[in-house]
Amino acid sequence: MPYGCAVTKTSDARRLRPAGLATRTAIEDAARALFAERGFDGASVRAIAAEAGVDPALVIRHFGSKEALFLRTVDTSLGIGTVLDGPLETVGRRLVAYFLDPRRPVIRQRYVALAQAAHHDQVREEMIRHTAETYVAPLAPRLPGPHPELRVALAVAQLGGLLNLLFLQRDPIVTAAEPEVVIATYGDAIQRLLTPVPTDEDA
Amino acid sequence: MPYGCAVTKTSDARRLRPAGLATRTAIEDAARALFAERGFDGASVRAIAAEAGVDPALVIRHFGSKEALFLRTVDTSLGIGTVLDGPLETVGRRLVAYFLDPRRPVIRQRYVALAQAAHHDQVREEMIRHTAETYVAPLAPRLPGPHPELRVALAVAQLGGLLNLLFLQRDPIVTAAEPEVVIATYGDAIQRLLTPVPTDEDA
DNA sequence: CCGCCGAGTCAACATCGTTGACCCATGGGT
DNA sequence: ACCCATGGGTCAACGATGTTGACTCGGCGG
Repeated sequence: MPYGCAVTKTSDARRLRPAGLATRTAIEDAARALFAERGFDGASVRAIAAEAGVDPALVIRHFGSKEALFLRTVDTSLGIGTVLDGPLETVGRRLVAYFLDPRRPVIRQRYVALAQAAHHDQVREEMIRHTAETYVAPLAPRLPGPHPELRVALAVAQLGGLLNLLFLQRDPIVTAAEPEVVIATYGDAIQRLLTPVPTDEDA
Repeated sequence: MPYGCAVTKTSDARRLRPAGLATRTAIEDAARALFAERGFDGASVRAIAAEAGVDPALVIRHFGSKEALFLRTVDTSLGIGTVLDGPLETVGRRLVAYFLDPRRPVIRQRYVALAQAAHHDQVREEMIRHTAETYVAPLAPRLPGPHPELRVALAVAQLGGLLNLLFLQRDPIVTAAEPEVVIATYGDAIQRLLTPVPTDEDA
């Protein structure tokens, strides 16, 4: 059988849903799995196609490019979800604790994949958009003091720095440290960016 | 002239120095220029070789790999130099001010190239080594309080987060902000990680 | 019954980092 | 004087990458 729609001819999924959706989701599932497992660069289009049992060209045909497939597949939010909803005074520690939680190994995978893909323009723009939507928009209006948007952006930068050192660089000092100390120290540093404590200098 | 050592046969540089050193430095110069201009991924071995007027295979033959060439070529220190030498109480602001200085566009280029190359193992290890040597070693012994090494590592993480948002992500909020505000806000946040000010909680 | 269209496949392209075979000039040993 | 080992250098090729164009089916509306 050199051509044509191979084996899944009588598949029920093909009959019920609009044609091609089954393979589309198969590609998406394979992409999600391989991007998480091997990162953006490590997961080749050909490997994703093979995992989905599909021709590599079809992947591009459906999604336009590897970058677009990545954007449609990987959740850039890192599942922050409801962490920001609690009291403003402890959000710094809560954020660090969330990312340090060993029960969430997926976060590490997603961040590595995201960082590898970050120098593609569309991914970069999506990250900026995501930062604005997920962090700045809900947090900035609640902040006291001047330059609230800037301070949220800087807090996000600081958070990203920790993830960078922890997940990409895998710095031995931070990795070996007790999580509670990191949460307290770094969380408070972020916290002071959001709700600064008055010092003598401010008088 | 299909083979042999082409045109530079009578070049004095070839005669004076050990053979091959002239082309070696030519490759290094081309690599420095192209890595800075186009980043690690953007600068291909072939382009570097062409810029140096040399066969691509020779580049690998001399340096082993593109990664090794990068490590021997690009200064990973970002020229921190004497910034850490001044008084400990203002080192946070000084660090931020150093990286924000528009008179140092090279820093941006080097950081982008470094970040792109960071997921190669040797480069990653070099960055860890460099952090330990340039930041932790000179700074940690001067810090008061507990966990000095960890706190320096976290300060480096925080600094990296700013560079990330600024140079890679090119976040519009931070980019548009007045440098003095960023220096003061973020610099003080780093400062509090290094020389924390006592709060009520610590009583 | 015809033609169209979307799903799918195949082969190919350009580019990448890297490798092996080869060449040539030089220099030291005999 | 010869020889050959050595090392700088070139060339062609390998395998892998993302992506594209030509092609072929099956099913559907006219």
